[in-house]
Amino acid sequence: MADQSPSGESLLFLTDEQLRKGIEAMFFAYRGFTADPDRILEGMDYGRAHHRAIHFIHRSPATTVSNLLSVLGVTKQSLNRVLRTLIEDGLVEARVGRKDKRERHLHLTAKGQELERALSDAQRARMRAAYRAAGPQAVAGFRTVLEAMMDPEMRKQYQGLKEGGT
Amino acid sequence: MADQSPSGESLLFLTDEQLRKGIEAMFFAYRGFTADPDRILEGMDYGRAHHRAIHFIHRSPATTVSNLLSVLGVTKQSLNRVLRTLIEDGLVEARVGRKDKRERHLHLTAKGQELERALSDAQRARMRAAYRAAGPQAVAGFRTVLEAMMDPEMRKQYQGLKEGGT
DNA sequence: AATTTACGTCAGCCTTGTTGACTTTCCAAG
DNA sequence: CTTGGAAAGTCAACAAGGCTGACGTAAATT
Repeated sequence: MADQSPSGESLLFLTDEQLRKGIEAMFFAYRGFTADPDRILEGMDYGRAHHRAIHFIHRSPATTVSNLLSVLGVTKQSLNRVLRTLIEDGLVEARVGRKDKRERHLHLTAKGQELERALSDAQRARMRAAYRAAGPQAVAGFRTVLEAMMDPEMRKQYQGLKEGGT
Repeated sequence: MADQSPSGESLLFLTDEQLRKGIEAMFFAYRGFTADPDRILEGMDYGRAHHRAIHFIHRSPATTVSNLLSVLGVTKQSLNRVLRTLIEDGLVEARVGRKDKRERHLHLTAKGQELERALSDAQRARMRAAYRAAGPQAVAGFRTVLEAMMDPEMRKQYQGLKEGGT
């Protein structure tokens, strides 16, 4: 599945020029990708870091600080700064673990869900437009290439979040 | 071309769940995308901002500061800080324009080309591996979706750089 | 009882972005 | 030839969000 060498000409998609185009596509697309949430967040006291925290708490409720740490790939101190303001502002709730009381299980409050909604609505709108314009086949390819581009550990995070529960 | 509504089920790729997967794929993949150059740059006095400047000077030699400014989407002051160190360190040369002497035309020195080579080799290696694993069709879809995701202005930059010369 | 784990926090630093104000150079239009 | 404005550079101050190092505390584990 990964190694069919058909003729020789179909390897043209591996030229340096094609790779460079892909690199720049990533650069410019990522700017678009973050533009809408950034616009919403500017003015509030929050930034991209808060968005990321909110996103992953939303998608994995009751996640622990450690979990979040490894998903986001930042230091405890960096995350803590963000998390503290979100908790103080009443967007996130940190519940002491029942089984292991050292752990903090993170949840979005109603207010937190509200902001999450606004942010992800904006981001999804752009994504949806792009998906629709490109079509299902292109989308499948898009996901395939991105997944292949991840570090193995990140790929585990990405896939694991699919059905991974608590 | 953009609006063929076949049955109803093929719209499943536009569900919120699919969009969320795409969003997270972008997040995790972008980390991988920047990981290798970042590793090279750490230890040197340079960062991602220097990499970006070097990349676009390499691909559009003799570009002006203004051009670079609009491609990178940062302020003059931000870019200038980066550019100054690159010039001081002899990686970039700023030639006064012949026609318009206010302009500075930017070029990589031999030393600059060397670093550019190291950085883009690393980044291309990952890209190539991902492309090869995914196959040409997936790559086409990848590029299509990314392009659709860009802001119109960025898309112009992206496409314009294809054949756009001096 | 000792150690490890999970979390929080203080302090300080770096990169890279921002705004605002100002200067120099120089093209082009009056 | 003068002047307006564009292009470029620079200084200062600030903020977000990374980082390291050191330390503290509570709870689980050994």
